[in-house]
Amino acid sequence: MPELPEIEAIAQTLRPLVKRQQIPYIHVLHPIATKPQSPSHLARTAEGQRILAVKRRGKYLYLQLPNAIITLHFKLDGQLLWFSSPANMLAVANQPVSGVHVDVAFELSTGVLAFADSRHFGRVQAWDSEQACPALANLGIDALSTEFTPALFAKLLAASKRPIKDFLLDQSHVAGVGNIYSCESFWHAKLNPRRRAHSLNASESRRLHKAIVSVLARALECCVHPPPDFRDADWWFQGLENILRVYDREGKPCRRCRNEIKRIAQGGRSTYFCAHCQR
DNA sequence: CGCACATCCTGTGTGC
DNA sequence: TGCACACAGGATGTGC
Repeated sequence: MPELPEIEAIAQTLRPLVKRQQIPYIHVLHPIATKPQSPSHLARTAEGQRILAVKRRGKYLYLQLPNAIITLHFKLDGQLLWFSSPANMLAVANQPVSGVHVDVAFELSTGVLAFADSRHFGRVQAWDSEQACPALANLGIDALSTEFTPALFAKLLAASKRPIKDFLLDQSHVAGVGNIYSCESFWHAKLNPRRRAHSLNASESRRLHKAIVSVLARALECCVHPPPDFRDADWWFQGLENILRVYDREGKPCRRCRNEIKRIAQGGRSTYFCAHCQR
């Protein structure tokens, strides 16, 4: 489910929990989570290695090891959980009643870090380096990085003829913005999501850049207050619905002009917008 | 190359 | 209450 702010909050919370720790053993309870890699490739690469850093780029979270990285992608439903011991993890993992679908678990000296995903869309994979991971290599500029400037954004927009919604969801231009926060950004910038990227003038592209940055920053604030509690199997970010202005409001009045919010399909995803004040 | 579409899975909410 | 159906915050591969 998460987009950039949620992943960033997870990274910040995870950092002190795992940094400098060794990984004695990795459990792959659902081999689908490493596909198309084999579970043994993940285990061979990471077991016995030390976690030097927890990093994030776009919606990817990854663990930096001395000579490799472990990427975690949460897709729609992935989440991290923390267990006090392997026995504790195995006792609740994948029991019909508990409903906790642990796909992969990293044993550490202070506890067990688990990647859980009921739908099994998420992936935990091992690579020799960032460059060796195709998904990371193809990622565009991170939306929260200082290099994501209005000037660079204008240049990227000018090079694309696609609707701005499709453009923003394509992670090879700007990385980290997903369906929800793209809709929110267009609403704040008063731009119709069907507009072609190269049709935005200088002031419109500045408006959209500012909207993206502020929407993500606001969501991140919300995601770290309070921060995630990986020990609670049912944890998830609270209060995010309250900051949304247009997402999932089909048929309801626009919070700016009271006209009805529309839902249309773009690139196979739902787009919510106000056709009256977003032009 | 750009683009539309199907696909990977399971859970939840809605309407009948 | 039971059931069918739509839909889900993502990325990738396919065919045109």
